[in-house]
Amino acid sequence: MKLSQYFLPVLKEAPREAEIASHQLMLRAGMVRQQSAGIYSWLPLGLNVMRKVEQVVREEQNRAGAIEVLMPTIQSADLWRESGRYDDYGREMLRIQDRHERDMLFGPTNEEMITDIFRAYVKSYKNLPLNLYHIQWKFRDEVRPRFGVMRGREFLMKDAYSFDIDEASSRAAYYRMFVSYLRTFDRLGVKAVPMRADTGPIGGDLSHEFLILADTGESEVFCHADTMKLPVPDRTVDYGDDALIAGIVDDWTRAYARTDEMHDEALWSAVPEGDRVNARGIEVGHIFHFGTKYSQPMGATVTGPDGKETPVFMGSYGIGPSRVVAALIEAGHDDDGIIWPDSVAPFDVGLINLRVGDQATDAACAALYEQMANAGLDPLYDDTDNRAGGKFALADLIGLPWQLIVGPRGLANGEVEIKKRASGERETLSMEAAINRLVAWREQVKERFGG
RNA sequence: CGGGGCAUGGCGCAGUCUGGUAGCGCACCUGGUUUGGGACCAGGGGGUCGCAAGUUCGAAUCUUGCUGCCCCGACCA
Repeated sequence: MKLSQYFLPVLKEAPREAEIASHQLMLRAGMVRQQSAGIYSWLPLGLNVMRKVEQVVREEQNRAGAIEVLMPTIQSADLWRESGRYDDYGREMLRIQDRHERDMLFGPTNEEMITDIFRAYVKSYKNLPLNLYHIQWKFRDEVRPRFGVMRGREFLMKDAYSFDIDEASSRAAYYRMFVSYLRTFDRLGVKAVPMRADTGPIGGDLSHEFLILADTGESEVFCHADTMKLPVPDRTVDYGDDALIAGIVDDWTRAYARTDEMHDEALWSAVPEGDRVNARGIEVGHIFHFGTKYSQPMGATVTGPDGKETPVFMGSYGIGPSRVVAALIEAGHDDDGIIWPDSVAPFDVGLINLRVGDQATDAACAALYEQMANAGLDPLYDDTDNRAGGKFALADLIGLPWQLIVGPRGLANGEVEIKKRASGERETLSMEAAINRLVAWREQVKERFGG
């Protein structure tokens, strides 16, 4: 992409309403625009990152055996009356009426709707296990939206729903999602720690939150240092092996790890002092096992091998890609701007032409741009006639992993400069060596984080 | 939902106390000189000061009501 043809409305100063780093940087980098309290438009750069986050989530859901569908944002109140949640959900649910004065709502979640789909088609245990998910906008009319897209009223959520014939296989489904979340956040380049959690209005008896540790997190977390050091299973993990998956979950849940709402001082004091990690975290994922809470009232039953009809056992599993984008920034930025994880950076490299209009420099940049594209790299070419300082500042702000800096001075020796955004390291080398370096990096990223 | 605060051009702000021609920086447009970490000179465009009512000869400024937004707390992907 050429910057001169892109839409990247950056701001030199952060709007006053933005308090935390991620919110300020998302506004400064032209990623989002607030339209109303807790409601945002996603501009090209922000959308680019969110799509990449979505894609990682999607790939890991698919790998774990979940199947993608797409349910609507607008739901009928009748479904929610069946589960009893129409009255329970309270003012967080945005209620609307259509022209026929039918009660509708903007979905805050989809347990009722997916249960309705399930009961309409699935009648036999032979079709289980089943896990359906979608990635769709949700609306929760938060009392106090804040921190930009971190806690918006409208937000994108991946929500998966598992259906099983009995408690044991339902737990196995829960564990598969647990492991899939470990892999998902690992690929997103962050450490997200699973913690015992409250089940809240979703209900149920087993629940974990996944939290990215960051100073501006909204939850206080308490966990054993060992939990931070556990290895994340690689892409070859066999989701068909229930014992293996349960073993991984066992490893990850053995040590103490809870948020403040589930915190237990007695258990905590048993953790050796040197191993206690007390930090703040951002909730980016939440999984629930709730058995027959919805299937029972809504009549979602299947016939078992014994010929008896039983309510199906369910769980639900959420990740908020829009919030993840903000959380990644909270976890990765410095005074100059954002530092994206390699796996979701909006572009691989910023190609910086220091002297637009200079024939040799323009020609070198054009050649590099083409070579990168041919090599499967995704560059953002700053071909504007801004001055060098402005271009460097922009590149640092939007946080691309690499900057490839091309100017007449280096070009006189046939050289360009390459800078790693995260470390600030720079190196001067030939054009060919620079491209090779980037291609090698790309391969590494694929190997480490790729699908 | 309780408490606090803000609203003046795209962004950041001054002006409000003490009523009298709406201003500054950045950004934007034109011309010129520049060009390796946010250039300089000259010229230019853009705001019925959140909305409504009131007080007044006169309101960004005073009064009342409303709306929007932000922050702190209790709740949530």
